[in-house]
Amino acid sequence: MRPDSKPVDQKTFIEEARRAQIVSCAVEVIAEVGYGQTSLARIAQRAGISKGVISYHFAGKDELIQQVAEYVVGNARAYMRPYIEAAPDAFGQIRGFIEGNLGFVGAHREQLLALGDILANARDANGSLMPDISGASGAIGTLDEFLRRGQKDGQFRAFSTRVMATSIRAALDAVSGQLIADPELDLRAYARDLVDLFHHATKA
Amino acid sequence: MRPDSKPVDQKTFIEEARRAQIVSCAVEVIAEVGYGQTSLARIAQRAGISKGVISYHFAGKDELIQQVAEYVVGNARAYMRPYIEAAPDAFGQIRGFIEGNLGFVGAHREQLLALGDILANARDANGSLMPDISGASGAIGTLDEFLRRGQKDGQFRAFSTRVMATSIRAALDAVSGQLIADPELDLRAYARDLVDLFHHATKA
Amino acid sequence: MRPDSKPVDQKTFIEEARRAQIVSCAVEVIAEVGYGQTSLARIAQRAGISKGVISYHFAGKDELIQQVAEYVVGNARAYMRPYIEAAPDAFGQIRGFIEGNLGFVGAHREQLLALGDILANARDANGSLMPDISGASGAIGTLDEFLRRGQKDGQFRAFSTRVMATSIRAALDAVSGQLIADPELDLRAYARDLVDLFHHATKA
Amino acid sequence: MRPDSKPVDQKTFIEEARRAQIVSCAVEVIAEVGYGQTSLARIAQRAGISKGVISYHFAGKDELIQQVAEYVVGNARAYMRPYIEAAPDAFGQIRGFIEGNLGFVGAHREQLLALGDILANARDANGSLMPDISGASGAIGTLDEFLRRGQKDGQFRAFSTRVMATSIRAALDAVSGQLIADPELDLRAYARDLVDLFHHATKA
DNA sequence: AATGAATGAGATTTCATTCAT
DNA sequence: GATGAATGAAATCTCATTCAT
Repeated sequence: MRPDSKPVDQKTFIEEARRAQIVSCAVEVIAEVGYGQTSLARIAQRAGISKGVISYHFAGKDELIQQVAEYVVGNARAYMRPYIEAAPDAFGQIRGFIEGNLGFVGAHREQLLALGDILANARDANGSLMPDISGASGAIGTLDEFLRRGQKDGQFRAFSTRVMATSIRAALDAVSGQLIADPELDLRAYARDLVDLFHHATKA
Repeated sequence: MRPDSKPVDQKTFIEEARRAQIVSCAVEVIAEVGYGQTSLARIAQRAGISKGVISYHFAGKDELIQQVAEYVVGNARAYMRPYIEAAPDAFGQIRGFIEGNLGFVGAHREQLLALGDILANARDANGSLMPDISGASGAIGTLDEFLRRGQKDGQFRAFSTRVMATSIRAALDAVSGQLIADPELDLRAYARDLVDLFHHATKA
Repeated sequence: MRPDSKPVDQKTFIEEARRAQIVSCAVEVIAEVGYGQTSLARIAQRAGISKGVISYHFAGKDELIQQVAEYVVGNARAYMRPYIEAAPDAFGQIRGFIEGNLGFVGAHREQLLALGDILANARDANGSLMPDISGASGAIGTLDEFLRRGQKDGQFRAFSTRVMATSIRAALDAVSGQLIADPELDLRAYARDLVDLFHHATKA
Repeated sequence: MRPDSKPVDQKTFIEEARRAQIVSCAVEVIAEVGYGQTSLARIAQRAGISKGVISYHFAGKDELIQQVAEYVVGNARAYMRPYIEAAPDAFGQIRGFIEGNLGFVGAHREQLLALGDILANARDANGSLMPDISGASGAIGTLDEFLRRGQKDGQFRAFSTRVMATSIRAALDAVSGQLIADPELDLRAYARDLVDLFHHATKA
C-alpha cells in the first residue's frame, strides 16, 4: 500500500509529535482541574483537536494516563540526575535528590501536581490501585540504596532505610500541596530546611 | 403536647443510625474502590438500601463526603488524644502523635485510606481544591505548636517548624500507602522507627 | 367500628380544615413558582406539615390539583355573581362579567395565576388535556347565553356568539399575564377599556 | 488553506439537519403530550435516536426549548408577513394579522400548540417566568403599532391600543385551544368572525 | 391523623469509545 | 491521520407514593 523505506519513520514522527502534544495538554488539564474532572473532551479542547484523535493515538484513557505518568517521571529523573551524580558521598546524594526534586517542582510544578493526582487516583477497573504506575517505588528504591551505602560507609547511623526512604519521599511529595496553599513558597529555603532535617535524622 | 423525655431523641435516633450506616458504608466503598469509582449506587448497594435513601438523608453527594471526612477526622482525633495528653514534654507529644496516628491506622486502616482518597480528590465544581475539608491543616497546626514549645523549652534545636510539621504529617500519611503494598507491615516497629527518625531530626 | 352519630361530622370538620389548608398552600406555591416546579414537598413545606399528610387527604397529586382548580373557580363564581345578577340587560351582564372577573383578579391574583397555570398544564397520564377541569367552558357557556339573549332582544348585532364569547374570555385571561409584567396595572381602567371594546364589538 | 465555497456549509449541513430534526420532533412531542410530560428521552425516541444525540447537538434542555420557540416564532412570522405587507391600510394590517395567524394555525397547528405550552411554562430555576423567550410581546408591539397608525389616520376611534392589542392577541391564542376541543373547527369562518369583531371594536 | 422513612421510576447530563467518511 | 457524529452506560438528583408506627 505504501513504499517501505522512510514512511515508517515519518509516520512515527508525526505520531510521536501528536502523542507528545496530547500528553502535554493532559498534564495541564489534570494539574488545573484535577484528575476527577479531567475528561478526554477537555484535553482535546485544550489541544484544539477532536476527541477522536486521542482515541486514535492511545488505546484508551488508561494508556494516556500511563503515558502522562511516565512522561513526568522521565522528566523528573532527567532533571534530577545531575544533582545526584555530582554528589561525592551518600548524604550528598540525598541532598541532591531533595534539591533536584524541589528544583523540578519549582520549574514544572504543573507536572508534579498532575502526577500526584494521577498516583492518588489511578486504579484499574476493579478499583485496585495500579501497581507502580510510575517509578514511585523506583524513587524509594533509589533513596533506599543511597541510605544503605551511607550506613555501610559509616556516614549514617543505624535506622530502617525503608522508613527513612519512604519519609523522605513523602516529605518531598508534600511540597506540591504546600505550593497550592502558598504559591509564594520559597522552595530554595524549603530544600535547605529539608536537607537539614534529614541530615540530622541520618548522620552517624 | 408531648412529654419531654425520649421521643425527640428517639426520632433523631433512627435518622442518626441511618446516616451513620451510610457514612460507614461510604468509608468502606471509598477505601476499597477509590474515590473516583465511588458512586451513590455502590454505597447504597453495600448498605442494602435504595439510592433514594441517601438522597433522603443527605443533601447530596458533597454533604455525604463531607460527613465521611468529618467522621474519620473525629475518630482519629479521639483515638489519638490520650496518646498526646499523657506526654510529659514536647517530644513526648510528637511521639504520642506518631504512635497514636499509626495506632489508628492499624485499628481502622479503611478509614484512613478513605480519608486520604477524599482529601486527594475533593474539589469544588471549578476544580479548585476544597479548602481544608478535614482538619488536615489542623493536624499540622497542632504539630507546629508542639514543635515551637519544644524549641522554647530548649528540648529541640532550631529548625523551621512548618517544614518539620509538614514532614511529620507527610511521613505518617505515607504509611497508609505502604500498608496497601504490604499488608503485613509491622506498624509498631514502623512507629518506633518514625519516632526515632524525628527524635534525631529535632533534638537539641 | 365507630359509633354512628357525631364522629362522622367531626372527622369531616378536621378533614375539611386540613384539605382547605393544603389547597390554599397549593395555590400559593403554584402562583409563585409555576405548575412545573410545584411538588408535594414544596406544598407540604409551606403548610408546615409532612408530605404524607397530603397523600393522606388526597388520592394523589391529580386530585389535589383538581380541588385547587375547583376552589378557584368556585371563588371566582361567587365573587362575580353579584356583578352579573345586578345587570338590567344583556350587555349589563357582559359588563358585570368583565368587571367581576377583573375585580377578582385584583382581589386574588394568586388564585388566577395558579388556575391559569393549571389549565395550561393539566393533562392526564397519556398527555391529553384534561377535559374541562375547571368551569372554563362553563364560563364560555355563560357568556354565550348572555350574548344570545342580547341578540334576541335586539341589543346586539349579529355575530358568532361562540367566537365572541371565546374572545371575551381570552381577553380576560390575558390580564393575569399583563399583571405579572406590570404589577402596577390599573385594573379598574383596564376593565373600563374592555367593556368599551366589547360594547363596540357587540352593539346593534 | 481551503477553497471558500461549500465545505463550511456542508459541515454545518449535517449538524443543522440533525438539529432541525430534533427541533421538529420536540414540537411534535410537546404538542402531543404537553410541556410537562416532555422529556429528552421521549423526543429521542420519536426521532429514533439515542438520548445522547440531543445532548451532543444542544447545550441542554433549555437551549433546545429555546430553539423550538424561535423556530415556531420564525415560521409564524414568515407565514404571516405576506398577509400583512399586502395591506393597504391599518385595519388591513389587523385583518392580515388575524388571517395570517389563523392560516398558520390551520397549516401548522402542532407548532402553535407547542409554542403555547412552552410560553405557559418557561421559567428559570427560581420559578420566575422567562422574559419574552419568543417574540410574544413582539407580536403585541406590532399590533399596537398598527392600531396607533389607524388612530392617527382617523380610521380607528379612540381606545387603549395596549388593551386592544392584548385582546386581539389573546383572541388568536385562544383558537388553538378551541381546535383541540373541536378539530373540525372552520378556521376560515373563525377568521372572518374575528375580523368582523375587531372591525366593529376599532372603527371610527 | 399524622409522620418520617423508604422506594423506585424517571429526568438531565457527562463521558469514553466506536465508526463512517 | 483526523473528524464529527453517535452510542449507551452510568451518575446525581427529584419526586409521587407507600407504609409502619
